[in-house]
Amino acid sequence: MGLPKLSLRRLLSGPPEEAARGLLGCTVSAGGVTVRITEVEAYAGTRDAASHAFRGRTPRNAVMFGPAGFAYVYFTYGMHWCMNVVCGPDGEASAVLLRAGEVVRGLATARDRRPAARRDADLARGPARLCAALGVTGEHNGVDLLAVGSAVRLRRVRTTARPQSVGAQPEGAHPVAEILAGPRVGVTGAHDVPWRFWYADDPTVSTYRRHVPKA
DNA sequence: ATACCGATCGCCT
DNA sequence: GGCGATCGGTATC
Repeated sequence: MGLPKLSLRRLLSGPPEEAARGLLGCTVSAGGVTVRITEVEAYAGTRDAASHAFRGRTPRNAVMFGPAGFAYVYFTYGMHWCMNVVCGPDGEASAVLLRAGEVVRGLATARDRRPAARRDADLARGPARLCAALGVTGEHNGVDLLAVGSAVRLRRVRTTARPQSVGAQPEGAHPVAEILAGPRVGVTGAHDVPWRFWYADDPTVSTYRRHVPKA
């Protein structure tokens, strides 16, 4: 277990796929709810056709071009909010989409915000559901996720060196879980790029849907 | 026109 | 219970 050798800000400032792997197991807290991240996707800024930043800077994607550790929150399909963690060096618009997580605190609040969820594992299973469970909306776009006192906070969590019995876990720690990688959800091209990362055998990981262009 | 999606419903095991 | 189709609001370029 032990503390991270690298600060979270430093980790996030690196390549998006490394930042993405490092974000698994971290927690995001907002609105009285904490979620342990179990699934993410990396987006490589202006050189990635699937990225919102692919066609350059616009008012919507502006925070992606800033330093790592800030929240890029966007509205889609006329009703959903989704949240990315900006990564890479300042000026490079890469980001990691938070696709799913496990609610580890504020269960009652998360259930209130997500009345359609039939199981607790569904509360934050999917990028828009995760934001709904946390109460994250456009007003949180651009917040510093690593600053004390931010409305949305990202934290690293201690991990044990290897799986042990649940009773032996230090409080708040999780065993190191196996990470799998595959193509991103809803992304047309780049199926050769395995930039979706998730914990194996985790019930809170969202179901894969391949992009379906309309006929 | 299309989008880094979710809820629901139909059909299938 | 799992999988595929369908519709739902609107910002964006």
